[in-house]
Amino acid sequence: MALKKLDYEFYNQANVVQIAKSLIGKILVTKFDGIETSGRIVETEAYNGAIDRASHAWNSRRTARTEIMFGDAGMAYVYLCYGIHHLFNIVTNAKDTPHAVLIRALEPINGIDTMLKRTGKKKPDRTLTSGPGNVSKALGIFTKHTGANLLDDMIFVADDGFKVNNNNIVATPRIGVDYAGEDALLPYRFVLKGNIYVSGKNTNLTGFKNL
DNA sequence: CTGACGATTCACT
DNA sequence: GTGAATCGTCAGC
Repeated sequence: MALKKLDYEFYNQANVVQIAKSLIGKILVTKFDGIETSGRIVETEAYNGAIDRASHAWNSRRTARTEIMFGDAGMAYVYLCYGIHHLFNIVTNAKDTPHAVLIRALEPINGIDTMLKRTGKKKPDRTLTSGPGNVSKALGIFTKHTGANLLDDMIFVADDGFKVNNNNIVATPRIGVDYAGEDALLPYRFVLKGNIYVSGKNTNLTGFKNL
């Protein structure tokens, strides 16, 4: 089945948690200067806007950096974390509703040579696109890409017909958001069960299967 | 203007 | 398991 780019309607859905889950199994593609890199999304996290303490837009805090999250659906929100890592998010839902989905891990598909070059790795292993910092590095995404429209051809997400069984998507609490109090416990992280590119220790995720 | 800190990663003990 | 790297952002003065 040919690649079918996800459309505005997909990103404009009201339930960001459902979107984060739906993105598991889709393909993230970047095409810069004619060079394409892509991978299947195997880990995401939802950030539920103004009511989510873990979100940069919590309490409707609008700053120059987070302004893009308050924009329309289907835009990229890329920011620098720890002064080193560029983290790639997809803005969802209508204008003024600052929902976003963080892409945390991919299984590489196309352009692996380019990914190796960008990351300085010698051969592909699970760390190539495991973890949000590594995903951006491998796909060549930087903070300057904030505001990129995912309906264009530079950065986009597509469906290649790959089917993920609902039972193979595991929900867990999000990573690295301890500052968010009880919101840190929400099951807003989704992973493709058993996939080696999922970040973290990749062990025993089954404890959260009933969430 | 200043200082504290982070939706992380990696090397090292 | 622990700690360093590294800098844009933001609250506070």
